[in-house]
Amino acid sequence: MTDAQNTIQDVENSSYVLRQLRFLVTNGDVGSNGKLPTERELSETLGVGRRAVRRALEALEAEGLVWRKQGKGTFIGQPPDPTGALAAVIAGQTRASEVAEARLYIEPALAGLCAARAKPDDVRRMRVLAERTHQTADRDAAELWDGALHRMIARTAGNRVLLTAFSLVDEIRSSDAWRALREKARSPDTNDLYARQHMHLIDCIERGDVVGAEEAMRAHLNTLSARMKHVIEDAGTVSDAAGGEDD
Amino acid sequence: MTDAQNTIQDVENSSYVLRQLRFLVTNGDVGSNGKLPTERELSETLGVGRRAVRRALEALEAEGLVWRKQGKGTFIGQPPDPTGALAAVIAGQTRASEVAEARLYIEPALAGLCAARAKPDDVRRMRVLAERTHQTADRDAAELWDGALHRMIARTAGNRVLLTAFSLVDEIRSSDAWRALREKARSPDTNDLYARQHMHLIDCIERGDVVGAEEAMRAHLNTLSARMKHVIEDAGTVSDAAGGEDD
DNA sequence: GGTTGAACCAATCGCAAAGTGGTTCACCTA
DNA sequence: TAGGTGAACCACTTTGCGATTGGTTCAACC
Repeated sequence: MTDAQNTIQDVENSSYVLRQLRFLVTNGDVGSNGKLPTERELSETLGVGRRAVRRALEALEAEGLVWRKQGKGTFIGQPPDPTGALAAVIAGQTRASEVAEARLYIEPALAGLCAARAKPDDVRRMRVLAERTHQTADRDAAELWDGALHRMIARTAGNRVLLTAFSLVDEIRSSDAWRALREKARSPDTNDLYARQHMHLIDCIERGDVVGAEEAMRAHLNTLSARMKHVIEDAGTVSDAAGGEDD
Repeated sequence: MTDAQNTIQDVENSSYVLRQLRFLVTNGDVGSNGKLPTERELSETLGVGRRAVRRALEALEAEGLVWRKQGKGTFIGQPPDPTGALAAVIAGQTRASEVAEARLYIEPALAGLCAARAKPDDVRRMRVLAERTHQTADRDAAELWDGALHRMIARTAGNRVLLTAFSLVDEIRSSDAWRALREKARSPDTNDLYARQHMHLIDCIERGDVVGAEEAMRAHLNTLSARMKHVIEDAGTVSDAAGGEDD
């Protein structure tokens, strides 16, 4: 066996491990919390050294496919957003009206920054998300796509602090009590209005119209807020008569 | 011993415990983390029942002098703000320009809401804080008073979510790296300008002028931001050429 | 020179026991 | 009879320990 052949074998060994792990990550049966087998287990299962497993995992981590933490393990995807715990604390001290109010300041700010910074590819993806929100007949799916659109706008804005504030609101609104409230506010007759508002917002973002984007987002949120308030009044007392809101 | 005398004795016993604990809380030697002795320990030390100790602690808690948590203990003052941990995480992912930018959205919003909701007593206290900020010769003290003024405006705004966003910024800005940056931006020749800006802001709040308060806060922050940017350019490269800012 | 297995280190987790505040109850006293 | 007390019980938090898991280094081997 020559040096060249040995080098080839090493290279094939490395790519074998990487391929196997990539397959596991994208298709495998991992634990309910996304946990992969330990490095030592993978080393045994794949019949390679632990160092080889580590190298492959390092590559996958660099690609953002897994995250690892010493003492804890290796998991699929990205680490959970750290705002969850704080949101749980704040939620108990927050009324629906405060969340809607905060949203009215935070999301237009993010929309404006997004208009200043979005790239053509970003805008394309926003249009796809908006389209999916309004074309699906499944209400739960519509809500997921809508949430994804708002999150994308927030991320594209490129400000970590404001994104965190947005995430905080998002986490609070994802609680069961909030979900029930939003369930009540759903109505087929507002679908067209929301679709139009979304499109107008994305148009402003595409044009780089900061002020326009802020106002479009503000108008959209005010529509949601009015709708939600209406539902609460119809249904009688719930948690907060000035509550918000959903698309 | 008559009924009247017994009632007096009970009352004196209660006030004895309350007095002792109040003294301990305000002058005592408590642990480095502000932890008081346990209820059972205090009961023994003071020679009263645990129920009496609890009643006294309940009163002190209602006065905001202590906070208590089942399983954890009883501590001086108020519970720590829950944003500290999140701020530590976010700080590492945030540039100075993002913090300054976020501040430009969050603090005017809070100033506007504060203008809508402040009571005469609130305004009086803000004036006291502003006065102290600008009359002390001690720069560190000035910074503390200034911070207290901004925090009071944020609290008076009455929105828990936005207050949390503000606290997040506050925590990030209280880190050592940020403090060093602000140290460099201090200058005696801007003291009058900042004092005027503070007074104008508080005037708007007093009048209930929401838009005026927002614009006053925005102008103030822009002055700070420009000042800080200047310092960074003079000093050459630091962490972020577009950094912010301080009073 | 690169891989490997082994050894060691630092961080995390699970668990049981201990500790701490929260609540209830029976008893005692005036 | 009302209020205080000690005891018991409950729910939550902390602590300490052993086991586990990723992070790093090193010597041996090919």
